[in-house]
Amino acid sequence: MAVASTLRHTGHNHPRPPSAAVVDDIVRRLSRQGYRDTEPRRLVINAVAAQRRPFTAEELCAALPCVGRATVYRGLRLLVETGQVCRVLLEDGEMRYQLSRGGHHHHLLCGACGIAADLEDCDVEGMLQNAARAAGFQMNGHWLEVYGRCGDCVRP
Amino acid sequence: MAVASTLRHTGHNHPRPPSAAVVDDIVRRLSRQGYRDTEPRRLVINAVAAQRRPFTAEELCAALPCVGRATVYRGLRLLVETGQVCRVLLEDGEMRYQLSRGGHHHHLLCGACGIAADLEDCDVEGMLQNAARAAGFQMNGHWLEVYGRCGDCVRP
DNA sequence: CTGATACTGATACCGAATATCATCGTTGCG
DNA sequence: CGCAACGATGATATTCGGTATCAGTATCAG
Repeated sequence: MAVASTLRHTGHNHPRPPSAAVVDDIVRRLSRQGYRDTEPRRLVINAVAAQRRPFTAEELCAALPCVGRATVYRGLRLLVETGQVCRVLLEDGEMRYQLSRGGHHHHLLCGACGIAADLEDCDVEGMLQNAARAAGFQMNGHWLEVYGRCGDCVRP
Repeated sequence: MAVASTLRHTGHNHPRPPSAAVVDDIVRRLSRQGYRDTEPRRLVINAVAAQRRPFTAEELCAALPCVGRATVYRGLRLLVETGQVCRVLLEDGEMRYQLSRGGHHHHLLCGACGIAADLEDCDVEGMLQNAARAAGFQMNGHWLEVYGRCGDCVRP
Protein backbone atom coordinates (compact mmCIF):
# COMPACT_ATOMS: atom_id res chain seq x y z
CA MET A 1 0.00 0.00 0.00
CA ALA A 2 1.55 2.88 -1.55
CA VAL A 3 2.91 5.50 0.66
CA ALA A 4 4.84 6.27 -2.46
CA SER A 5 1.66 7.57 -3.97
CA THR A 6 1.62 10.37 -1.45
CA LEU A 7 5.11 11.48 -2.32
CA ARG A 8 5.59 14.62 -4.29
CA HIS A 9 8.67 13.87 -6.31
CA THR A 10 7.99 10.29 -7.19
CA GLY A 11 8.40 10.93 -10.85
CA HIS A 12 11.95 12.11 -10.38
CA ASN A 13 13.27 8.98 -8.80
CA HIS A 14 15.69 8.22 -11.59
CA PRO A 15 18.24 5.65 -10.66
CA ARG A 16 21.77 6.92 -10.66
CA PRO A 17 24.59 5.11 -12.43
CA PRO A 18 25.99 2.96 -9.65
CA SER A 19 29.66 3.36 -9.01
CA ALA A 20 31.40 0.21 -10.18
CA ALA A 21 33.75 0.50 -7.23
CA VAL A 22 30.90 0.23 -4.77
CA VAL A 23 29.49 -2.82 -6.50
CA ASP A 24 32.87 -4.53 -6.75
CA ASP A 25 33.41 -3.84 -3.12
CA ILE A 26 30.21 -5.58 -2.17
CA VAL A 27 30.91 -8.53 -4.43
CA ARG A 28 34.36 -8.85 -2.92
CA ARG A 29 33.00 -8.84 0.59
CA LEU A 30 30.50 -11.54 -0.36
CA SER A 31 33.23 -13.59 -2.01
CA ARG A 32 35.25 -13.45 1.16
CA GLN A 33 32.29 -15.03 2.95
CA GLY A 34 32.00 -17.84 0.43
CA TYR A 35 29.26 -16.45 -1.79
CA ARG A 36 29.77 -16.79 -5.51
CA ASP A 37 30.11 -13.99 -7.94
CA THR A 38 27.27 -14.58 -10.38
CA GLU A 39 25.74 -12.36 -12.97
CA PRO A 40 22.20 -12.25 -11.58
CA ARG A 41 23.61 -11.36 -8.18
CA ARG A 42 25.70 -8.56 -9.65
CA LEU A 43 22.61 -7.28 -11.40
CA VAL A 44 20.76 -7.17 -8.11
CA ILE A 45 23.61 -5.37 -6.39
CA ASN A 46 23.80 -2.95 -9.26
CA ALA A 47 20.12 -2.18 -9.03
CA VAL A 48 20.33 -1.73 -5.28
CA ALA A 49 23.22 0.68 -5.65
CA ALA A 50 21.35 2.59 -8.34
CA GLN A 51 18.41 3.49 -6.10
CA ARG A 52 18.33 7.00 -4.83
CA ARG A 53 15.89 6.43 -2.00
CA PRO A 54 14.62 3.57 0.10
CA PHE A 55 13.01 0.96 -2.11
CA THR A 56 10.80 -2.09 -1.71
CA ALA A 57 11.64 -5.61 -2.81
CA GLU A 58 8.93 -5.33 -5.46
CA GLU A 59 10.47 -2.18 -6.88
CA LEU A 60 13.72 -4.06 -7.22
CA CYS A 61 11.95 -6.86 -9.07
CA ALA A 62 10.37 -4.34 -11.40
CA ALA A 63 13.77 -2.79 -12.06
CA LEU A 64 15.18 -6.22 -12.88
CA PRO A 65 12.78 -7.86 -15.31
CA CYS A 66 15.50 -10.21 -16.52
CA VAL A 67 16.20 -11.61 -13.08
CA GLY A 68 13.89 -14.11 -11.45
CA ARG A 69 11.78 -12.93 -8.56
CA ALA A 70 13.18 -15.52 -6.21
CA THR A 71 16.70 -14.49 -7.06
CA VAL A 72 15.98 -10.85 -6.40
CA TYR A 73 14.46 -11.66 -3.03
CA ARG A 74 17.33 -13.97 -2.15
CA GLY A 75 19.91 -11.44 -3.20
CA LEU A 76 18.28 -8.70 -1.20
CA ARG A 77 18.03 -10.89 1.86
CA LEU A 78 21.68 -11.83 1.55
CA LEU A 79 22.68 -8.18 1.43
CA VAL A 80 20.61 -7.42 4.49
CA GLU A 81 22.00 -10.38 6.41
CA THR A 82 25.57 -9.41 5.61
CA GLY A 83 24.85 -5.86 6.67
CA GLN A 84 25.36 -4.21 3.31
CA VAL A 85 21.79 -3.11 2.99
CA CYS A 86 19.79 -1.68 5.86
CA ARG A 87 16.10 -1.90 6.44
CA VAL A 88 14.12 1.30 6.66
CA LEU A 89 10.76 1.41 8.39
CA LEU A 90 8.27 3.94 7.07
CA GLU A 91 5.80 5.67 9.33
CA ASP A 92 2.92 3.49 8.19
CA GLY A 93 4.84 0.30 8.86
CA GLU A 94 6.01 -0.39 5.32
CA MET A 95 9.49 -1.89 5.15
CA ARG A 96 11.96 -0.55 2.64
CA TYR A 97 15.64 -1.04 1.99
CA GLN A 98 18.68 1.05 1.30
CA LEU A 99 22.33 0.56 0.60
CA SER A 100 24.14 0.86 3.88
CA ARG A 101 27.08 3.17 4.09
CA GLY A 102 28.35 1.11 6.99
CA GLY A 103 28.60 1.71 10.68
CA HIS A 104 25.72 2.30 13.03
CA HIS A 105 23.50 5.16 12.01
CA HIS A 106 19.87 6.16 11.73
CA HIS A 107 17.74 7.67 9.03
CA LEU A 108 15.98 10.96 8.61
CA LEU A 109 13.06 10.09 6.37
CA CYS A 110 11.33 12.77 4.34
CA GLY A 111 7.62 12.08 4.10
CA ALA A 112 7.31 14.30 1.05
CA CYS A 113 10.01 13.13 -1.35
CA GLY A 114 10.81 9.87 0.37
CA ILE A 115 14.51 10.47 0.58
CA ALA A 116 16.54 9.14 3.49
CA ALA A 117 19.40 11.11 4.96
CA ASP A 118 21.83 9.54 7.37
CA LEU A 119 21.78 10.75 10.93
CA GLU A 120 25.18 10.30 12.42
CA ASP A 121 26.89 11.53 15.54
CA CYS A 122 23.74 11.13 17.54
CA ASP A 123 24.27 9.61 20.91
CA VAL A 124 20.91 8.10 21.66
CA GLU A 125 22.85 4.99 22.56
CA GLY A 126 24.10 6.19 25.91
CA MET A 127 20.84 7.76 26.86
CA LEU A 128 18.94 4.57 26.07
CA GLN A 129 21.46 2.45 27.95
CA ASN A 130 20.82 4.46 31.07
CA ALA A 131 17.07 4.51 30.71
CA ALA A 132 17.03 0.77 30.08
CA ARG A 133 19.26 0.02 33.04
CA ALA A 134 17.01 2.12 35.25
CA ALA A 135 14.17 -0.20 34.25
CA GLY A 136 16.23 -3.28 35.12
CA PHE A 137 16.80 -4.01 31.47
CA GLN A 138 19.93 -5.11 29.71
CA MET A 139 19.91 -3.39 26.34
CA ASN A 140 21.60 -4.91 23.31
CA GLY A 141 20.18 -2.96 20.45
CA HIS A 142 17.63 -0.51 19.21
CA TRP A 143 15.74 0.57 16.15
CA LEU A 144 15.21 4.22 15.42
CA GLU A 145 13.67 6.10 12.52
CA VAL A 146 13.12 9.83 12.38
CA TYR A 147 10.30 11.26 10.26
CA GLY A 148 9.86 14.75 8.89
CA ARG A 149 10.65 16.93 5.90
CA CYS A 150 13.99 17.37 4.26
CA GLY A 151 15.33 20.86 3.60
CA ASP A 152 14.31 20.81 -0.04
CA CYS A 153 10.72 19.93 0.80
CA VAL A 154 10.32 22.39 3.67
CA ARG A 155 11.03 25.44 1.51
CA PRO A 156 9.52 24.58 -1.84
CA MET B 1 7.98 -14.90 11.24
CA ALA B 2 8.08 -16.70 14.41
CA VAL B 3 10.41 -15.00 16.69
CA ALA B 4 7.99 -16.41 19.19
CA SER B 5 9.46 -19.83 18.59
CA THR B 6 12.76 -18.62 19.95
CA LEU B 7 11.26 -17.31 23.15
CA ARG B 8 11.89 -19.14 26.34
CA HIS B 9 8.70 -18.58 28.24
CA THR B 10 6.24 -18.93 25.44
CA GLY B 11 4.31 -21.58 27.25
CA HIS B 12 3.57 -19.24 30.11
CA ASN B 13 1.80 -16.61 28.11
CA HIS B 14 -1.50 -17.07 29.84
CA PRO B 15 -3.88 -14.25 29.19
CA ARG B 16 -4.80 -12.33 32.30
CA PRO B 17 -8.40 -11.55 33.19
CA PRO B 18 -8.85 -8.14 31.63
CA SER B 19 -10.04 -5.47 33.99
CA ALA B 20 -13.60 -4.63 33.07
CA ALA B 21 -12.86 -1.00 33.85
CA VAL B 22 -10.18 -0.84 31.16
CA VAL B 23 -12.47 -2.40 28.58
CA ASP B 24 -15.38 -0.15 29.46
CA ASP B 25 -13.09 2.81 29.22
CA ILE B 26 -12.08 1.91 25.70
CA VAL B 27 -15.64 1.23 24.63
CA ARG B 28 -16.68 4.58 26.06
CA ARG B 29 -13.97 6.41 24.19
CA LEU B 30 -15.01 4.69 20.97
CA SER B 31 -18.65 5.55 21.64
CA ARG B 32 -17.71 9.19 22.03
CA GLN B 33 -16.25 9.03 18.52
CA GLY B 34 -19.39 7.54 17.05
CA TYR B 35 -18.43 3.87 17.06
CA ARG B 36 -21.04 1.44 18.23
CA ASP B 37 -20.81 -0.80 21.21
CA THR B 38 -21.18 -4.28 19.74
CA GLU B 39 -20.50 -7.66 21.20
CA PRO B 40 -17.87 -8.81 18.70
CA ARG B 41 -16.02 -5.55 19.22
CA ARG B 42 -16.10 -5.95 22.97
CA LEU B 43 -14.76 -9.46 22.54
CA VAL B 44 -11.85 -8.12 20.53
CA ILE B 45 -11.11 -5.42 23.08
CA ASN B 46 -11.32 -7.99 25.82
CA ALA B 47 -8.87 -10.25 24.07
CA VAL B 48 -6.49 -7.36 23.43
CA ALA B 49 -6.60 -6.36 27.07
CA ALA B 50 -6.02 -9.94 28.12
CA GLN B 51 -2.69 -10.25 26.33
CA ARG B 52 0.35 -10.06 28.51
CA ARG B 53 2.84 -9.29 25.79
CA PRO B 54 2.87 -7.91 22.26
CA PHE B 55 0.70 -10.03 20.01
CA THR B 56 0.08 -10.47 16.32
CA ALA B 57 -3.22 -10.05 14.56
CA GLU B 58 -3.22 -13.78 13.86
CA GLU B 59 -2.81 -14.58 17.52
CA LEU B 60 -5.83 -12.44 18.25
CA CYS B 61 -7.81 -14.35 15.65
CA ALA B 62 -6.77 -17.62 17.22
CA ALA B 63 -7.83 -16.35 20.63
CA LEU B 64 -11.22 -15.39 19.22
CA PRO B 65 -12.49 -18.37 17.26
CA CYS B 66 -16.06 -17.13 17.57
CA VAL B 67 -15.33 -13.80 15.95
CA GLY B 68 -14.83 -13.47 12.21
CA ARG B 69 -11.35 -12.81 10.90
CA ALA B 70 -12.38 -9.62 9.20
CA THR B 71 -13.97 -8.32 12.36
CA VAL B 72 -10.87 -9.02 14.40
CA TYR B 73 -8.68 -7.22 11.88
CA ARG B 74 -11.11 -4.31 11.66
CA GLY B 75 -11.35 -4.03 15.41
CA LEU B 76 -7.60 -4.09 15.84
CA ARG B 77 -7.13 -1.47 13.16
CA LEU B 78 -9.72 0.74 14.79
CA LEU B 79 -7.93 0.51 18.11
CA VAL B 80 -4.64 1.39 16.50
CA GLU B 81 -6.12 4.32 14.61
CA THR B 82 -7.74 5.72 17.72
CA GLY B 83 -4.47 5.35 19.58
CA GLN B 84 -5.60 2.79 22.11
CA VAL B 85 -3.31 0.11 20.84
CA CYS B 86 0.27 0.74 19.81
CA ARG B 87 2.32 -1.06 17.24
CA VAL B 88 5.48 -2.80 18.37
CA LEU B 89 8.26 -3.61 15.93
CA LEU B 90 10.33 -6.68 16.68
CA GLU B 91 14.00 -6.88 15.83
CA ASP B 92 13.34 -9.09 12.82
CA GLY B 93 10.76 -6.72 11.40
CA GLU B 94 7.66 -8.50 12.62
CA MET B 95 4.86 -6.16 13.65
CA ARG B 96 3.02 -6.79 16.87
CA TYR B 97 0.50 -4.90 18.93
CA GLN B 98 -0.07 -3.97 22.52
CA LEU B 99 -2.62 -2.14 24.58
CA SER B 100 -1.39 1.42 24.92
CA ARG B 101 -1.26 2.95 28.33
CA GLY B 102 -1.51 6.35 26.70
CA GLY B 103 0.92 9.16 26.16
CA HIS B 104 4.09 9.03 24.13
CA HIS B 105 6.43 6.30 25.23
CA HIS B 106 8.71 3.63 23.88
CA HIS B 107 9.15 -0.04 24.55
CA LEU B 108 11.87 -2.15 26.05
CA LEU B 109 11.47 -5.50 24.34
CA CYS B 110 12.85 -8.64 25.89
CA GLY B 111 14.13 -11.00 23.24
CA ALA B 112 13.89 -13.97 25.61
CA CYS B 113 10.39 -13.83 27.03
CA GLY B 114 8.93 -11.35 24.59
CA ILE B 115 7.58 -9.02 27.19
CA ALA B 116 7.44 -5.29 26.56
CA ALA B 117 8.12 -2.77 29.30
CA ASP B 118 7.34 0.88 28.87
CA LEU B 119 10.23 3.26 28.67
CA GLU B 120 9.13 6.61 29.96
CA ASP B 121 10.90 9.80 30.93
CA CYS B 122 13.37 9.40 28.14
CA ASP B 123 14.12 12.58 26.30
CA VAL B 124 15.29 11.33 22.95
CA GLU B 125 12.86 13.85 21.51
CA GLY B 126 14.98 16.91 22.13
CA MET B 127 18.19 15.25 21.10
CA LEU B 128 16.67 14.10 17.83
CA GLN B 129 15.18 17.52 17.16
CA ASN B 130 18.63 19.03 17.37
CA ALA B 131 20.32 16.37 15.31
CA ALA B 132 17.63 16.64 12.66
CA ARG B 133 17.80 20.43 12.52
CA ALA B 134 21.55 20.23 12.13
CA ALA B 135 20.93 18.15 9.02
CA GLY B 136 18.49 20.72 7.65
CA PHE B 137 15.58 18.50 8.51
CA GLN B 138 12.26 19.38 10.06
CA MET B 139 11.33 16.51 12.34
CA ASN B 140 7.73 15.66 13.09
CA GLY B 141 7.95 12.21 14.54
CA HIS B 142 10.04 9.18 15.27
CA TRP B 143 9.87 5.48 15.89
CA LEU B 144 11.99 3.85 18.54
CA GLU B 145 12.23 0.34 19.89
CA VAL B 146 14.81 -0.87 22.39
CA TYR B 147 15.86 -4.52 22.41
CA GLY B 148 17.51 -6.55 25.14
CA ARG B 149 16.72 -8.73 28.14
CA CYS B 150 14.36 -7.98 30.94
CA GLY B 151 15.52 -8.33 34.53
CA ASP B 152 13.87 -11.70 34.96
CA CYS B 153 15.60 -13.15 31.93
CA VAL B 154 19.05 -11.73 32.67
CA ARG B 155 19.35 -13.51 36.02
CA PRO B 156 17.54 -16.79 35.51
C1' DC C 1 -40.93 1.31 17.77
C1' DT C 2 -38.71 1.99 13.82
C1' DG C 3 -35.76 3.38 10.22
C1' DA C 4 -31.11 4.67 8.92
C1' DT C 5 -26.93 2.81 8.97
C1' DA C 6 -22.86 0.96 11.17
C1' DC C 7 -21.38 -3.56 11.88
C1' DT C 8 -20.67 -8.47 11.07
C1' DG C 9 -18.70 -12.53 8.96
C1' DA C 10 -18.34 -16.12 5.16
C1' DT C 11 -16.01 -15.91 1.22
C1' DA C 12 -13.33 -14.46 -2.44
C1' DC C 13 -9.56 -12.10 -3.47
C1' DC C 14 -4.95 -9.90 -3.50
C1' DG C 15 -0.05 -9.12 -3.16
C1' DA C 16 4.17 -10.17 -0.96
C1' DA C 17 7.20 -13.56 0.08
C1' DT C 18 8.90 -18.34 0.38
C1' DA C 19 9.40 -23.47 -0.92
C1' DT C 20 10.33 -26.65 -4.52
C1' DC C 21 13.26 -28.71 -7.69
C1' DA C 22 15.30 -29.56 -12.15
C1' DT C 23 18.86 -27.20 -14.42
C1' DC C 24 22.83 -24.24 -14.90
C1' DG C 25 27.20 -21.77 -13.70
C1' DT C 26 31.06 -21.06 -10.72
C1' DT C 27 34.91 -22.43 -8.47
C1' DG C 28 38.43 -25.41 -6.47
C1' DC C 29 41.31 -29.02 -7.50
C1' DG C 30 43.83 -32.42 -9.90
C1' DC D 1 42.83 -27.14 -18.83
C1' DG D 2 39.02 -29.94 -17.68
C1' DC D 3 36.09 -31.95 -14.47
C1' DA D 4 33.35 -32.76 -10.51
C1' DA D 5 31.00 -30.74 -6.49
C1' DC D 6 27.80 -27.88 -5.18
C1' DG D 7 26.05 -23.15 -4.79
C1' DA D 8 22.94 -20.42 -7.50
C1' DT D 9 19.13 -19.74 -10.58
C1' DG D 10 14.34 -19.24 -12.01
C1' DA D 11 9.65 -21.03 -13.40
C1' DT D 12 6.16 -22.49 -10.73
C1' DA D 13 3.37 -23.68 -6.87
C1' DT D 14 2.25 -22.55 -2.45
C1' DT D 15 1.73 -20.16 1.77
C1' DC D 16 0.41 -16.42 4.40
C1' DG D 17 -1.23 -12.04 6.18
C1' DG D 18 -4.42 -8.93 5.19
C1' DT D 19 -8.37 -6.62 2.57
C1' DA D 20 -12.73 -6.15 -0.42
C1' DT D 21 -17.30 -7.70 -1.10
C1' DC D 22 -21.90 -7.96 0.13
C1' DA D 23 -26.08 -9.85 1.97
C1' DG D 24 -27.90 -10.07 6.35
C1' DT D 25 -27.96 -8.29 11.33
C1' DA D 26 -27.68 -5.35 15.40
C1' DT D 27 -27.45 -0.84 17.29
C1' DC D 28 -29.20 3.46 18.59
C1' DA D 29 -31.27 8.10 17.85
C1' DG D 30 -35.53 10.07 17.47
